[in-house]
Amino acid sequence: MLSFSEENYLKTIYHIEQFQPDGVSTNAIAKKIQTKASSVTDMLKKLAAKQLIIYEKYQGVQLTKEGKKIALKVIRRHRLWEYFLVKKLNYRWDEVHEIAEQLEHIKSKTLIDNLEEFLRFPKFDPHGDPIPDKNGKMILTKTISLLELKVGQKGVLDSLKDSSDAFLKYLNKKNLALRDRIKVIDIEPYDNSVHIETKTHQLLISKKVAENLNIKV
Amino acid sequence: MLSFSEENYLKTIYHIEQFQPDGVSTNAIAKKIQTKASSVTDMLKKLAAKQLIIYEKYQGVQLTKEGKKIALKVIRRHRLWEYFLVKKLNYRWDEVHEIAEQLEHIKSKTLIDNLEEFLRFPKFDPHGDPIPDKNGKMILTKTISLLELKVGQKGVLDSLKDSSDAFLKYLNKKNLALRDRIKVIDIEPYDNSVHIETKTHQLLISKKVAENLNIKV
DNA sequence: ATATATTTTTAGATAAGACTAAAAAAATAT
DNA sequence: ATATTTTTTTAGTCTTATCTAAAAATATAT
Ligand SMILES: [Mn+2]
Ligand SMILES: [Mn+2]
Ligand SMILES: [Mn+2]
Ligand SMILES: [Mn+2]
Repeated sequence: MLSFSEENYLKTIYHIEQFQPDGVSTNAIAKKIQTKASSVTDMLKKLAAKQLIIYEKYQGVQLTKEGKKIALKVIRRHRLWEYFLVKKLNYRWDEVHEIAEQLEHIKSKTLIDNLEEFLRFPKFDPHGDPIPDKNGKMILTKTISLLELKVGQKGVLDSLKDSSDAFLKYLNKKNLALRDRIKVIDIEPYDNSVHIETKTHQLLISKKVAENLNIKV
Repeated sequence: MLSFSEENYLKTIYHIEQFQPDGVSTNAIAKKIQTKASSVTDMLKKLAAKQLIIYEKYQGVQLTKEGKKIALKVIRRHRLWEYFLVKKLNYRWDEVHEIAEQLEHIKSKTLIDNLEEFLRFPKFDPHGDPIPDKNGKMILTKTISLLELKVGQKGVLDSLKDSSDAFLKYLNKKNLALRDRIKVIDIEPYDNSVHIETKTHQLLISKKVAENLNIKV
């Protein structure tokens, strides 16, 4: 049985691996998990001893098949609980992450499958991220960043690159939600800001924000 | 913020205090929490330093007002989660305790009140135990053990003195459930076993079992 | 009242997971 | 090619929650 901490490391390595497929660095993990590099090194040794990652000094790490399986289990639990909190307990999407961070570590052979059934097998969490099924399979949607759209092009807001509460609150304020249809009205070449239009309103968006919006075209 | 372990100690002390109002012994705690007496002593010092218990060497402990408040919070969380597991995820009453032992430690200002509302403010958990409200208030039902009933007397199975999974499974097997109307047919003076009748069947019950059935007359 | 048994506490050790400071390795810049 | 900077690891410390073994206090029995 893995500890909370071990599960968090595996999950974090999985997330970073999506962008850094050939070797996740100690520092990258430390930054995401909000700890010191030396603490990360200690844990990497432990996970390597358990054959959950491949670790060679100074070389960065990769999840083994078993490590990836556990990471996906934790992510599955996290996203199903987030869905529960939003759909059943009426939380907003910017309120659930921290609670799910705790709930994702509850240990039970049956709990998460029963929860999934109760929720009627949702395929996406409140932030548009796919929920892995019992076997770790999930729906991967092809998206591009809003920054890559040309003037006049349309698309649908599918998910987010940054799901921090701060960014979610920003989107609340600007009245932007998942599945909103977005059209690019204009792009300012000086600072790459984007002028967009939704069904209900027009909006000016900075490069930084545009970068974090995943669009299905 | 208290640790899992501290919360468990407070909850356990509260439970024992119901039967031992003037001082809970180190050994009693150790037995319930499945740990060594020396470990208990260490924790008692810590809880006393935090003013959650009154502790004097060799004298046993009592919860302070604040300690009791926290204990009731943990019990509230435990019982609401148990209710959720049975009513929403279709668990049996003998399957939920261990999962609730984990869920009861999830920290959030709002979670448990939202869960309570979602469940429509249940007043009793699946084992007949009262669920404390936001302020720690709960419905206390006057019951006596089945052992105290006379031949011919009737009553309703209200709750259990022992809610271990083993005992719950025994009751499943014998087709005895909460709120069953029970009549005492005969009492065997030799071993204090009790012959009872419910709406559907008759049953012979040992002294030990009878002792653990709380009856509302 | 005294011996014996039981309970509780103390002392010292261990494991997990974090930290700081310093050393070693790797990456980058001149 | 060498110096400098950055990254990573090591060594040693700390905290929390355990444990065992031994000492001290209390309870029980004769
Ligand atoms: Mn999240
Ligand atoms: Mn999410
Ligand atoms: Mn329980
Ligand atoms: Mn219960």
